Amino acid sequence: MRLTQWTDYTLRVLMYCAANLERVQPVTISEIALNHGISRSHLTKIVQELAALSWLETTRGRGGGMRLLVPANAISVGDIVRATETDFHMVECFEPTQNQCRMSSYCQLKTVLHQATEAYFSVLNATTLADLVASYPSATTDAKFGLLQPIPLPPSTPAVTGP
Amino acid sequence: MRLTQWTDYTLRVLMYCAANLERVQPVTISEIALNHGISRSHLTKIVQELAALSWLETTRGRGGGMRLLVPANAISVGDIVRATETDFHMVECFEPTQNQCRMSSYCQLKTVLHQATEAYFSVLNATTLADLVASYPSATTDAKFGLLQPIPLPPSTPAVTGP
DNA sequence: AAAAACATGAATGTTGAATGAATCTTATTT
DNA sequence: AAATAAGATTCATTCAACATTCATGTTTTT
Repeated sequence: MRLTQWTDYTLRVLMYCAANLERVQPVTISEIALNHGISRSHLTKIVQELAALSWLETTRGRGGGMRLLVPANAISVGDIVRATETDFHMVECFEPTQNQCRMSSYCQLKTVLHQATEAYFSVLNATTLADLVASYPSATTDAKFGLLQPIPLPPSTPAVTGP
Repeated sequence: MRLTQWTDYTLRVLMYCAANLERVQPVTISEIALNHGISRSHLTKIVQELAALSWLETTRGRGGGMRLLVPANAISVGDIVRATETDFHMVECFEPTQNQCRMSSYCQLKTVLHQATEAYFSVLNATTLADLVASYPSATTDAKFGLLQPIPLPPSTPAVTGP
């Protein structure tokens, strides 16, 4: 049982934005890509999804980038995970259309798994984006994750090919 | 976020066995395969895993089959899911060896997802195999899922090719 | 010997996630 | 106007995990 990398990256983008609210220059895709070693194209799609959800606002052109549109304490981790994961169909009988299981009328499995999933989300719902980044090293005027040398790079970081 | 079909089928096998404890003839792989429309070969591997876990005992040869080795109220759904799913690595930073995320020292994400997963399992741990099959139609002397015509087949069930 | 059952491993199929490349559009700066 | 920096879009490809099937065993009972 895993979440997709897509969800992982989505969380990182939002956290990155939330941690850099005070910055004048908006956060760019390339910047996050560089910081996390993710490809631009891939991140682009994630940023687009977030823009479509109206959680981010993007602006093109020089000086452009992205900005959080909603207060960081108004988005819960549950909201994010629900938006990015395609489904939570634990077993066949979760999808009535495809359910072939002939025990489903009797058995309690679906109920239990539903309750468990709810319990999972009730934890995630209780934590907001703001909580996630609350304990970040404070550097209020500078970028918390600076523009190109934000956090000391680990020794063996593969060099990202620049222009 | 899904469980694998493997887990689904594992649960069904155990439930099937638990629901047929009183039977003299042990439950066979073919019988379950027929009832659920799963291939024998596939089910075989699942039964094997369960035998390796000492939850089932299998006997070969004519009149053979499988039998639950443990009381149905001694196995929780959590036990089963834990045994069949390969991992619960929600995001990259769950695997310290592969973690490249440079925020992981600050961020609270891992903690939250761990707690959520625990909450998920605490629900599953509270339900046993016995609970799952408790409300099955009672037919104590006959097989609850009879040998070849156990539950009325839905109208359009594709005929299983028999000998 | 035949039949009924489980055992094992190899080979193949399927699916969806992940990635990468190329190109287009928009906006700013010079 | 040209160059540049940004996001937007499309398409194809790769890859891994899961799922399935096939072929061939071994064991036990009748």
